[in-house]
Amino acid sequence: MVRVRFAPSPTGYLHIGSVRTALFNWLYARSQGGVFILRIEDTDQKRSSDVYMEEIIADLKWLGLNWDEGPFFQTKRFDMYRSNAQKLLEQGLAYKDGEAIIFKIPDEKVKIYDLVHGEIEVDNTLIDDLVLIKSDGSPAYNFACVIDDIDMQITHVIRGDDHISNTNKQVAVYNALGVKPPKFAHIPLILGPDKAPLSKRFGAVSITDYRQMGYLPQALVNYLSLLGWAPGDNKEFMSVEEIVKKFSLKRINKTGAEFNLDKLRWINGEHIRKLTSDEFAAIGIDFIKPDCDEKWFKKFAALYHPRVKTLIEFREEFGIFMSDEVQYNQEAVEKFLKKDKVSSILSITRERLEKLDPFTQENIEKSSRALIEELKIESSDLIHPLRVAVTGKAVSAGVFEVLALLGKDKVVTRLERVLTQT
RNA sequence: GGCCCUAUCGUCUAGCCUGGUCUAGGACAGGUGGUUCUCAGCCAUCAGACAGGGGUUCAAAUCCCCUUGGGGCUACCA
Repeated sequence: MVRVRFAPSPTGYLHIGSVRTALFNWLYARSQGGVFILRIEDTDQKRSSDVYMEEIIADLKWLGLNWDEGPFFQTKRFDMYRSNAQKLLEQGLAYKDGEAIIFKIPDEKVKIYDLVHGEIEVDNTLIDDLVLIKSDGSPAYNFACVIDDIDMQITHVIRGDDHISNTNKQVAVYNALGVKPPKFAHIPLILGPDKAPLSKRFGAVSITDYRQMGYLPQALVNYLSLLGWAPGDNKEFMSVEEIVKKFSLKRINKTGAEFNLDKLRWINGEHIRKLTSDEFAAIGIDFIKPDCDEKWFKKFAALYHPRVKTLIEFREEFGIFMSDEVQYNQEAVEKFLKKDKVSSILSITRERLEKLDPFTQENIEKSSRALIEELKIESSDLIHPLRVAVTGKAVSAGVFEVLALLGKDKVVTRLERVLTQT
């Protein structure tokens, strides 16, 4: 039975790098029918905080990385660390230095086997002895980690590359304790645009931030799964179930991967489009918390469902529909409104639209097309200025649909305002 | 400094283990053309990489060595 764990320290928000580690552990557990354990490594009581801990838990839940056991807290397990250290002390494998207990790492060359990197050979004569228990009685990381992994019967330790050089120390502790070490898989780090590991960067963006930026959890999971792993079949847009099905430690690669927002955005758009219109509307309501008629909102959602890539973009479009003050994009105004015949065209359009009843997409289009014929102009001569006048932007969904959804009052008011200002 | 990890398009990657099928494949981003009005989408199309040098071999992106670049560890942080 595969047993893996994710062991964050609540000394900061969950960032992309640690989430990816959690994800790979979770994927491995789920793909193997194993157990995923959550362990909170809160031994650094000065830097740990409940606020971070709660957010970590909330983020994991939001992403759908559900755990089977835990959360366990290291601060509640100090007795176990101390008694194990005491045992090593009695066996002469560790020694005291003041109040601290130090493990004597045997002078020997050791080979560790890593599922991602293969065999790694290290010379333990080169490294210092290892603190097991600090002077204040709390356990040091490399010891608490080993004791917990033994106690929780962890079979595979999947963690970041940066722990490779801890592995030989930890293996030495396993040996002293007479316990067979688990298998190790060290996964590559995620890098920022400056190629520095995200986990070490000050101000690394947290998962909560991505949530607020309008990314879907399944999109984040999908994108993150592609950093340091590939299914090998050229298929990148996948559901979480597909990823679980295809995941294998064997296909994890060794090099750090740069986090690329463009691709996340693309994959998020794909996941948004995969949603049914009801699902999308529900997510939109949850994200925007709109103060408007639900039926209307559903129509609006259906209109923008195919063309937004993040929920923030969706919310911006919503703002354009709802607000009384239209924000005019200067470039769009210059290009489409500051032209010779524009104000006369818009003025006639306004009159015609005002008389339309009912104010439906069909009627709007029919009337506009007729006007285009009448004035002997290109359809774009009317459509583009109309769009800019009403939405403030050169880009929107189909202009007739937009008008119908906005409603006659708003359309006419906005046209009038533009006409008096130019 | 010492030790360890690592190196394919701008980015994520396939291929590397088991050398020939690789004039190196896909995706994102970018360019161009097409598509009811823009955008998105879709379709077509273009551009773009085996870090460098030695070896091994009939044959190397693939195996070995060196150099260079990047990263990690070297805490009574985790």
